[in-house]
Amino acid sequence: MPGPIRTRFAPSPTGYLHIGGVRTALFNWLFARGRGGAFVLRIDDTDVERNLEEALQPIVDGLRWLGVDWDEGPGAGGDHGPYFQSQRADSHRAAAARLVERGHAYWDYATPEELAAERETARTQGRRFLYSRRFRAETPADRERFEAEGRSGVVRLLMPREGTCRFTDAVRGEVEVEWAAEQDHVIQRGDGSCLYHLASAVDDHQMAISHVIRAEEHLSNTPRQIFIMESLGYELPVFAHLPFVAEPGSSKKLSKRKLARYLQHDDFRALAERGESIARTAGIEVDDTFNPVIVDFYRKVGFLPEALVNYLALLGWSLDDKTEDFTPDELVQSFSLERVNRAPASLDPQKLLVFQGRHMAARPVEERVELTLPFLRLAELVAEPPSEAEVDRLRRVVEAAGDRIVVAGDILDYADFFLPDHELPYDEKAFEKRLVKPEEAGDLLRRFRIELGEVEAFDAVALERGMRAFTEARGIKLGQIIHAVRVAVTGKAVGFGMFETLEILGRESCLARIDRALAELEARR
RNA sequence: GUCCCCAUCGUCUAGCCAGGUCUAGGACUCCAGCCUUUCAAGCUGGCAACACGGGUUCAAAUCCCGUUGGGGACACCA
Repeated sequence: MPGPIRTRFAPSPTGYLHIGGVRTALFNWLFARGRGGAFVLRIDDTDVERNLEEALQPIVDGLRWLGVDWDEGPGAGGDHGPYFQSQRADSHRAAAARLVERGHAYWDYATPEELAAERETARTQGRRFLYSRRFRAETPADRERFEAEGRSGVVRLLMPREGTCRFTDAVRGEVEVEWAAEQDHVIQRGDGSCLYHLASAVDDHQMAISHVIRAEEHLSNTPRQIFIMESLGYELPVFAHLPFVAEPGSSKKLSKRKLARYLQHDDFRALAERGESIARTAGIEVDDTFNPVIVDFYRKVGFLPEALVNYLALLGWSLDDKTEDFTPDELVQSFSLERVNRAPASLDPQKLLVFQGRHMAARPVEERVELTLPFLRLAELVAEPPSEAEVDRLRRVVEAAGDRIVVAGDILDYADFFLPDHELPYDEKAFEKRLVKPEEAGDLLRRFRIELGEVEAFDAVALERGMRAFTEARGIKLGQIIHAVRVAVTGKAVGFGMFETLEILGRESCLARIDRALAELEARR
């Protein structure tokens, strides 16, 4: 298999980039990049595609976002174009004609009804259907005769009916299929347009693809493509069939019905809901492609592309028994087809989140600020453009939040730091439990508020010292005051360290918020 | 239905090709404990798998056969 390494990803323009599809693209890309080869993006569209532009955009955007860049294809040019299958129809037809000429394919004039009848007979007799070739035109005269009968012809492959097709798959090893298991597939329709298997074989050859790395669903299609390629005198590429990404559902079009089924998985639903919650507060549009099977979902809620890439690479591939963290560069260096798994792998949202968390935690604070800021802007929690003070506060919040911010959109969990004091919402349960129910809460909070107004340095260290002195003087436990203060200044029962919270908020906000909480408490009693 | 592919903890996987070092290793989840002002994190410990049945062999997760289960392909879809 001489010649330079060239791989390709050939999606249909469906309007979205599927997680399984992107894994296939990624493996092709990793393989090419690791071996100094080229990665080609070919669009397997058809003439009938409407709004090609619109259907292609999410795919292009998704790949770019992930850093899976292509050397040839839409937007990149290349010497092997055009890169849209619909524009290669002439080549396909020429190949079909050549196949007929060489006796590897034939014109056939059976009607759909006649074919259906043969299929039915085979089925009732419990045997495998193989077309009888009854309406095969062996000569131009035959064609004329059939056409005179008003029949229209298609071109079919003249598949061997004996012998075995053997090939070596780079991930599955030796594969054997009886030739007789293969149908005389149609390669050219009655209207002259060509079908996928022919088009794919021709395009792969003309684009000098050296390794066809694709999903397992194509394994059974390989013999017929080998037949086409060999009949045309093409050199065979190396085939590598990747195991399925066993996400809920198949690679087929996503339907509402299926989405509902995916969401029966607790982890899946949890991820989807987390994303929806982020989208809701950020005012991001949520349509039916906004779900964790679609790459765009991850971009929108603030995943790091390299985290997704890292996780996806490990879905069906591993380097050894322990290495899990890879940068894209490291993946390029270590990836090999030999270590691709044969069994299907399913997407584990929780583990994905763990990878995301690790990659996020590794980013310096400044970068995390930049990643999270857009969500604050979308949610209109900061001015446009954000003031220096706002960015500074964000920096402190990001630092304090630490690994609590897993995806960038998680910053919205801390919206209360950016809300005007008088708009702070209270978590009802927390307010009830920490302020209303404990009888002494109001009184303690009032007294603590006075100390807070007088504390000299409003920083975490001094504040902690102050509060401890406060509790010791009264012989109470820290827990008796701290929870009340937390609810008063953040509205919530949970958050990060109390004293850093107070410091970030600053004296003015803290006092205002405590006053407001006290007033609210008064009103309820 | 026919053909093809696949099968290690709940999940992702290492080990399988070159059988012994595997009372099967790692990671995620889960559980318990520690830490602790809440949450998250962290630390310690724990539960948990070679689908089943035969065979080959001194020895099988590893090799062979069968069974079962899962997936895919069998279109004038891609």
